[in-house]
Amino acid sequence: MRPKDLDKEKAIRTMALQIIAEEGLENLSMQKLAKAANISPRTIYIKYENKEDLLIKLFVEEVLGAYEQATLKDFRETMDFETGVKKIWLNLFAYCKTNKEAFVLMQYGKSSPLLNKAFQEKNITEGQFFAPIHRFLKRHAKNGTIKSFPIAVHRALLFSPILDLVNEYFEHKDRPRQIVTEKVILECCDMVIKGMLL
Amino acid sequence: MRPKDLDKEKAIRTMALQIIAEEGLENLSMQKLAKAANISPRTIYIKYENKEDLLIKLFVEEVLGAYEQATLKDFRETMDFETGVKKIWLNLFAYCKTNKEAFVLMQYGKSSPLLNKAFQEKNITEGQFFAPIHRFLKRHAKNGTIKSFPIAVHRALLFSPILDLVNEYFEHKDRPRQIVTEKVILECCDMVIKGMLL
DNA sequence: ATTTAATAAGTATACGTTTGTTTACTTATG
DNA sequence: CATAAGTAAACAAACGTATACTTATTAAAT
Repeated sequence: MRPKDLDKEKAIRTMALQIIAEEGLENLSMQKLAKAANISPRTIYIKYENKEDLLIKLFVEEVLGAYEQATLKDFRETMDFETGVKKIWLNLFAYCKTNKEAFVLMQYGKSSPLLNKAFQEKNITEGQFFAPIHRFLKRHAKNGTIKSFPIAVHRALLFSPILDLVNEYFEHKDRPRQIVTEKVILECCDMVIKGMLL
Repeated sequence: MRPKDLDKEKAIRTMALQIIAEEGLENLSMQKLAKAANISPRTIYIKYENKEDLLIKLFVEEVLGAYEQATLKDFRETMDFETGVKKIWLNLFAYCKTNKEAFVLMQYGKSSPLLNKAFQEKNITEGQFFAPIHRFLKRHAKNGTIKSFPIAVHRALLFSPILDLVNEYFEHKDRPRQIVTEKVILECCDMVIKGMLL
């Protein structure tokens, strides 16, 4: 039996992410992907059931996991509030800067109905994506370090600004001056922390 | 000469926004739109050059303007920082709550390459979308009420949390309990303001 | 006051492409 | 040589858009 060519599997994933990052999710077609990965369309269907299956697996297996791991690098849920939040912000910034494809697909996960559904399900059934951060927030709310809120509210306050800043970073990437530097990130992080501390 | 049927023009815009809000931008096709609006596909092309033209006009003329107007209702750039920010947050929440279609299309404006381009151009060439807010922020930075930053950074800190909360509001709309209430919005707004004030 | 001519609005349908996916076949390896 | 991996080509369906025709209205001509 002929063995699977792992390079081809890899090429499918790499090119799919690249096309999404460069041309948008709406401009990714199976035939375009096959051509970009230098394979026959049929080959994609050996590994993936259909386009939806490809996108969801790409999102959940390829991006969500790596994204989570990068975010939590050297993060301990026992950290004090300021240290923990700063660690997360800097991790996110460092990872996204060098992994635009992952960042872009994560952003699509919020708006695209298909990926959103996948994200919700993954989040509910496994209930452990970013679990350390959830416990970190719960503990600090209990301790009285910060005000108690549903996790989604904490997430909006803590993460939406840094993700917006990363987006701004990419929009300024090919402009003369970059306005989103690590210094700016840290100053913004300080403000968010200051606002949340009781 | 046969006069234009304004009801049909209206139906095109209404149904387009509805389809985008309910099924996503990627699921809007010209033929589906024509069927939904109960007209012939050709009729869309009387008013709009092509699909891109339709989407951009829908975004810029129909949504951006109304969205801006709603956000700035009773807002004065001479307001003190806390009053001004709270006014904007409450305006945004009230408007989005009852105009999901506009909110959804605004969100697509950030990720969809096509709409993003339109937004950038509109923002640069006209340079006046949300101009009162920009002047409001500039003044308070000059006064020393808040730290001075590029406008994009202020925007990330001030607006991304409220938009994320609105998103969360819609995700909880058909669940047993709504976690994003006006009370929560105001408490979050307080935290953001507290963080930004010097 | 009625008819008519001109014309843009509108419809039904079909065009050529591109879409996601499949069929029929070939290739490489245990 | 059995078999799954892989290819080239083609499938029906859906896409954005154009064609050929009909309809409703206005303004000029009767």
